[in-house]
Amino acid sequence: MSIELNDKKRALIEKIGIAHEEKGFQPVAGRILGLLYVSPRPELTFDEIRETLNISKSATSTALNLLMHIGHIDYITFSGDRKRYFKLKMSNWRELIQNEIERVIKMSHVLHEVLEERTKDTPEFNCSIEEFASFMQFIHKEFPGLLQRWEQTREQK
Amino acid sequence: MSIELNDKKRALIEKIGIAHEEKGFQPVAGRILGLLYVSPRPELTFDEIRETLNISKSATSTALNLLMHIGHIDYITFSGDRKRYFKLKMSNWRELIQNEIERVIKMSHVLHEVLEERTKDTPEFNCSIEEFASFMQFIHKEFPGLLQRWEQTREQK
DNA sequence: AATTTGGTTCTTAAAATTAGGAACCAAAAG
DNA sequence: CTTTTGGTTCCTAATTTTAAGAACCAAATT
Repeated sequence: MSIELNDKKRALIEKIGIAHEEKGFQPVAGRILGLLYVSPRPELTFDEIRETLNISKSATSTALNLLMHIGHIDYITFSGDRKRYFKLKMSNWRELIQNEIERVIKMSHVLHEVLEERTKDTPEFNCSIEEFASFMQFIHKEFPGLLQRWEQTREQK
Repeated sequence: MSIELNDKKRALIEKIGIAHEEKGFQPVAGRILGLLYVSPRPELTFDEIRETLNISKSATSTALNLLMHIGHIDYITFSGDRKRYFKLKMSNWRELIQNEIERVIKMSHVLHEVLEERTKDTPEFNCSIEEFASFMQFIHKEFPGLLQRWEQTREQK
């Protein structure tokens, strides 16, 4: 019932896990993402995940629900089979990146609040803050175009 | 010796602090950044930081060194004054964003490793991963141009 | 109706992080 | 050469995070 993985894949799971821990995910959640990336079958059941990663039911359940909540994973079902088959919402990657962009724009709003509160006696410093905020907004505005241009580079092939 | 701050500024410090905690900074480090953003004087001494935020010397020392290590802050000195005056490396924001971009490219490399390891029997899934990785690389490549275009929108004014 | 399956939820133990206190230290001042 | 200043470092307590175990539950199976 546990998924067979070679050493390289096991190592990749940990690597992906750590990359996600750095973003604030709990270790188990990161590893589940890693597993779903390298798994031969992209859809795995609760128990396949649990046994392959050697984690408890509770840890599995909590992490899966978290990952579903933030839209990183999904599940499919088959009629006549009670199990849920969890999978990465990979087709979703545009949205995931968009979320990152939204975080950037939030920071730019905070910086604008800072600027309103700041003394005007430090023009150079204030200017740097304003530039930083402005560039963040620029990224946000340019993102759709960037995506389009990327799509064009792909069509040509 | 402690810096006087109104409620709005205190609130902004916490907001900025939390935003940085989400990125994995420890709370004290995040608050120090917040303080340096809103402080009337942009350069503060160890003790001004310590007293304004009501934190211990050890916490202050550790967090300041961390923030210097990762290039978020800096300090200046004045001859005849032993104190260091810590400040945001605000002029540095291009580098800070560049670092984020580097993290993105690292993830794209990991995804390429994943693709090499993956079975070819899941073409659709693999294709999504490849797209994701490809777009990350595209962002990395386009970043300098994006920065330039932003700079142009500024010059015109 | 009893059991199995596919999970969820609650409580708790262990581990990791955070930050305080106190001792410490080097350079400057007295 | 003693004291003060501006920190650093070590140790520890408190808090937070993580994940396990066990009890639980609803739907499906026997």
